[in-house]
Amino acid sequence: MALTVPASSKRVPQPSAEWNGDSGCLVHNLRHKLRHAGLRPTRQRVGLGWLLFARGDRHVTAEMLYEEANRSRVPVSLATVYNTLHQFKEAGLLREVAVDGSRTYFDTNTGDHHHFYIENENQLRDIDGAHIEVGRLPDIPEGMEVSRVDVIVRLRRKIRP
Amino acid sequence: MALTVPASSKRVPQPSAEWNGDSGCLVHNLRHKLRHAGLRPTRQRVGLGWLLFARGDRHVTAEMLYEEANRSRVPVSLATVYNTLHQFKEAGLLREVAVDGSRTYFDTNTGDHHHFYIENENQLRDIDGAHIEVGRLPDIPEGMEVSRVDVIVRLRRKIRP
DNA sequence: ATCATTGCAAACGTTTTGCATTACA
DNA sequence: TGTAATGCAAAACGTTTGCAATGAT
Repeated sequence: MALTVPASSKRVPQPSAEWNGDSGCLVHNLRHKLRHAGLRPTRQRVGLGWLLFARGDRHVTAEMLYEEANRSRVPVSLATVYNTLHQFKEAGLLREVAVDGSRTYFDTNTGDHHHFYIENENQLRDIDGAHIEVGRLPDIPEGMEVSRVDVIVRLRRKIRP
Repeated sequence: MALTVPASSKRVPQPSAEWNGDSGCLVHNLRHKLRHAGLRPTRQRVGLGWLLFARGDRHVTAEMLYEEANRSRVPVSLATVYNTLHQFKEAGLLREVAVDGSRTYFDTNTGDHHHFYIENENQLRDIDGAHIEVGRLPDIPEGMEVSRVDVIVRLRRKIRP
């Protein structure tokens, strides 16, 4: 801690205008959700949850969230960002999306939906589950069951618009 | 070179029974394909191509192919395996498949098809394009065009068979 | 006070790169 | 022979881990 926050004496409650950990119902819900998932609502988890869930559906990588946290004066280490993203995923608050072998994206939308992936821009966009339809599935191998069906519509910019 | 092959004097043509670079029509086709793609049919590229294309559809990672090459007495470095896989991909001989954030898979099947992905076993299996059907696509964003649609059916082993 | 959580730095596995050596055409 | 391709080792990259310090309950 004390990354960008001035080190102070002892137990000084956050006076910051950025996020005080207890101002809105979103934060209340989040703290509740975290407790329910067996996760202590610590400063870092609430801070990251606030960044993730307060502004609609998002697709973030660990690095992106880490930088955003730094900008937003949410003191957190990169290792904790990774840990937290995975804990949130286990808790069902996030979905992991694999579109590109190099980075891992996390999606705050955990509902029924799929993805556009803009190639060369590394950008993800949601496709509502109702706007796409996977007809006929193939036979599932013996002893297996479907965990999930992911559809990724890869897009590229048209050569001449 | 000379990784597992005994170092010899000069310009000894391969006496090996494993792959002599000019024995079958598959190799002929491959050499032709490579030339057509602007890739010199070097020993390593032909050797790797032979491993990749001579035994039906395959899903390999760089590491897997590297180890297989070593076992098959195709002397090649890991860096060259990576380079070659990407060159083959550019040439349209392979397709890159992103299912898991950590490793990159390459698929020798470049036709119309999708994939089963067996979670926890890191195993890929083809689904023929005719056995799956993506009905209704969503509206494509302005100025964009579809490069490809990937469907990944994630499977897990049933709890009780 | 206790124990989960955090931060740091170092380890990790995969992939890429720089450059001298090799080999195809 | 000239130039592309290769091998090696080292760097880069995203991610995970071990352990001492911290903080929530």
